[in-house]
Amino acid sequence: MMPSSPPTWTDGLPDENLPPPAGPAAKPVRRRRARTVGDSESSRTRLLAAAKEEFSRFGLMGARVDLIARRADVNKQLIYYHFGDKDGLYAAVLEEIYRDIRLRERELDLGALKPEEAMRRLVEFTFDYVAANPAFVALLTDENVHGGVHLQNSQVLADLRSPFVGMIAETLARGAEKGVFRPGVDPAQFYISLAGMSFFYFTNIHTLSALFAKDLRAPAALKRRRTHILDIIMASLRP
Amino acid sequence: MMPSSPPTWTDGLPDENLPPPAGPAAKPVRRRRARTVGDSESSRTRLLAAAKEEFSRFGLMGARVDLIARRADVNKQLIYYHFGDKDGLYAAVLEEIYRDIRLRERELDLGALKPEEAMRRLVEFTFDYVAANPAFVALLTDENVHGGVHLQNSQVLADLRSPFVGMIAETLARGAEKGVFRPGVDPAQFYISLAGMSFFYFTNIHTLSALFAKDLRAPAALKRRRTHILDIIMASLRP
Amino acid sequence: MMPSSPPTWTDGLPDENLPPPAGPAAKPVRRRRARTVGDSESSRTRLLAAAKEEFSRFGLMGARVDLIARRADVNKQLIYYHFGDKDGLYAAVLEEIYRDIRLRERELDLGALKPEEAMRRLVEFTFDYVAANPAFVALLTDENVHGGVHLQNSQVLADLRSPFVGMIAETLARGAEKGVFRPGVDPAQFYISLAGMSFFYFTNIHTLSALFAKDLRAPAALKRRRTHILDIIMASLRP
Amino acid sequence: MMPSSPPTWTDGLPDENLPPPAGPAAKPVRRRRARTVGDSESSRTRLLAAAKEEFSRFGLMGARVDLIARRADVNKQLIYYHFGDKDGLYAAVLEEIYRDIRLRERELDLGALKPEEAMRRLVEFTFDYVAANPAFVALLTDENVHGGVHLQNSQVLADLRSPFVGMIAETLARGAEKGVFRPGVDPAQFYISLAGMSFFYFTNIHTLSALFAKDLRAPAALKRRRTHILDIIMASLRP
DNA sequence: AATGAATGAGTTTTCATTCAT
DNA sequence: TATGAATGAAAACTCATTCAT
Repeated sequence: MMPSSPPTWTDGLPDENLPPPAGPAAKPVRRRRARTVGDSESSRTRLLAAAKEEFSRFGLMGARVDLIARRADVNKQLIYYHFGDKDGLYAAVLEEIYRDIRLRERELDLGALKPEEAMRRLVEFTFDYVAANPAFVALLTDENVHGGVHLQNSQVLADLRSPFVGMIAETLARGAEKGVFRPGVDPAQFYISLAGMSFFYFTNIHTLSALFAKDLRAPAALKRRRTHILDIIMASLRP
Repeated sequence: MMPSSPPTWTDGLPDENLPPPAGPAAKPVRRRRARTVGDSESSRTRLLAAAKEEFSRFGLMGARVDLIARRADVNKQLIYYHFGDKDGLYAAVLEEIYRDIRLRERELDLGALKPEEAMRRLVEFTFDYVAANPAFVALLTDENVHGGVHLQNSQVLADLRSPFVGMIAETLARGAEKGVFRPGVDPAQFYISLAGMSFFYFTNIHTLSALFAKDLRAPAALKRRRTHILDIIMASLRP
Repeated sequence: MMPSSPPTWTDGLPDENLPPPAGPAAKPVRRRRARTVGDSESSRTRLLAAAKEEFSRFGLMGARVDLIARRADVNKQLIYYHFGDKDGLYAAVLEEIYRDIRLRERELDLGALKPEEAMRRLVEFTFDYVAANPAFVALLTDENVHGGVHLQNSQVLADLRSPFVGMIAETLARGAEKGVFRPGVDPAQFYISLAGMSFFYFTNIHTLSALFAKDLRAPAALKRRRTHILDIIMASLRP
Repeated sequence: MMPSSPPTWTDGLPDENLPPPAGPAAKPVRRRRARTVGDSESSRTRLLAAAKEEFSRFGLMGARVDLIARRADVNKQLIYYHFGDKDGLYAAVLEEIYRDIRLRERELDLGALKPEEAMRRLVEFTFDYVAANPAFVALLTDENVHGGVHLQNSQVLADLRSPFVGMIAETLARGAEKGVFRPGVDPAQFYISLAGMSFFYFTNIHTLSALFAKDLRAPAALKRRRTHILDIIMASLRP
């Protein structure tokens, strides 16, 4: 799994710790082959991680196959061996991303909570996941730029009908029944609003930072945003 | 609507009715599609329009200088003449869309309206503008992918501090004072939420459509979204 | 007729029912198409058959080692194990087809026939063999494109001096002696003409079909060609 | 294991006067730019000539875009500018080849000749053209390997219905009428036979040379072949 | 005899940009 | 202001071949 660090907009430094280019200049030492052979699965995995990083930073078009391979420290052609082409790799990354969030969603255990508590957890989960996984946000946005074609052909789409909206629906229903939430809120629309309030903050953080002349990536700003979303969501649900 | 010529390597354009390629057509007569009459618009203007379309569809990296020129039906070199380079053109497009939305925002005349009415108009304006200007949404998002650098270097940044947040602030204050809105709502955060609920719907329309197995671009879906946003915003502001 | 799997990067094969790619299928189970029963044939044999097909279709340069292995349903590396390299495989295929035609030629039993009958049989054999073995024609032509080097280095060259020209010579001589054929026909030249009239029809069948706006592969067209060759050959031999 | 070099019959010199490779080794002198600028047409023409040479030697698959550009002494990318891609260039070469032979065919002035003379001229023309234009033969054969697709999409196909078969038909008819040729000879089949006898000699010259253990490219051998064809054709037409 | 993974050296193609007029 | 031709650098992708087991 990609560690903590991989900010999208955290800025386009050339890059940190990539191995030196393969070009004819870098001939000498045979560094590499440190990895024990028969590393098959590991190559694939490392490739996916590297691709996730590069694609989330630069998008499908902007990412470079060469750099992905270098970052994964594997031969470039292995990408074609394992994934067919750049788009295949991109699709694989998207699938993995989706698999991860679906996993996390399932861990949410709302059944035992009161509606208000459950809703709070849903909101927090959404914001926190988005905040912690800039690659997720970036990739999803980029995939939409490309018309969502990579996910359409993916069998992950089957799993796609995430439990999340279901959880929202149930929570809204329980709250309405119990009289703590106003009734008639459409769960799907509510989901889009919820996600939108978090996503937009991060996808547009640069122009928003400029607009408000402050760094929205600062911890204090993040905390403030989180509180606001919670606030507005709960307020909107009052009976 | 590809013209006469037999299917050649110029096929597969991602678009509708673009003029023939700039490279020498296989051989025949150099029939350039007669620019439709009454098109006194300068090639600069046409370039901007074409660039707006292409950049909004494919992003800065994905858009092709060639296609932009073709769409504008001008020589590719003119892009360099007028805008220096691809990034210059991109920046020019961004400035233009900003100029446009600022213009529209100024036309909002909220002073005479009751707070509730004013707020309703703000919400509707946001959604409607975004819905009517997909290029605006796409470009703004894409610019953020690139760290917002094109706007930073732009002199439009001066205008950037849009009146919109001010209008929101004022409306919220008037409403709170009058007792029709709950107090303590941060206008900046509120703006982000408002915009996010509209933006996210459009930037992520493909994956959302897949998620809900529904075409969210359908007029009925749009109407529904608009209503929902209005609904949730107003509900959240109740005292 | 690609198998189950969804359309991926493995599509677009130039052929019918090839087994799935050698690279790791996107992910699922490694179902290798069960080799049809009764296939005690060694993988070497299957490789030769597959290579013959691919080389005859695409030529030495155009054929792909990968596809050959796939068609033979064996691991690509086996090609190198058995034949050294691509050229070695190509040479082996050439030897095999030569072996085959030499075999058939020897089965022609012309001794007992009258010269006219013998000649008729020679002509028919040539056309029929060529018609029935498109790979033979294609491979021979392709080998000539490459300067005939693979056959030169082959030990089959020893057998090369086929009995066929001898048969022609003898038949012409017998006919001339008997007064049914005009004398002075050079057997070697005659052989080339005979073969040429059949070969050319098949090697150039596409452009010829276009030229005559007719599908020359149709059974009726084939029959017609066969008759014509017989006709013209016999006519040319009249005393 | 590719031997020396794969010449058709033109013979396998590595190559004559190609400019040195563009690789980083060859940096220094800026030789070139000797050509006056605005050489547009000349570039295209030179590209076609170079392509004709390379494609005829190595076929569509075997020819290298790089070498073609180098031989033409133009920037490689100009190929893409002018012809779209490798296939486009190949198609253009084919068209030119066809244009040439059509031109020559039209120059044949058979009207004034007696049928026997006219037929003789047709036969000689065919052999001589094929003998003098190895590239024509090679390209036509190679195009057939690829299914004739490049010519199918070409508008030259319109001109394709060459006058040649018509000339044959007319000559045969005149001869039959006059009683010097036997009647009932199908012109189309006759054309194929005629061409086949010349083509096959050249396309298969290597294996044939091996078969007969003599160099069929030797002038004497060519002359002999020419005479034989004339001989057999005329003999076959006797009433 | 057989396999899946891996690789280096090409090869076509793309693309922003510049030239010369 | 406008154009057609040309270009260098880099990009994705191909392909025969080898590795390690």
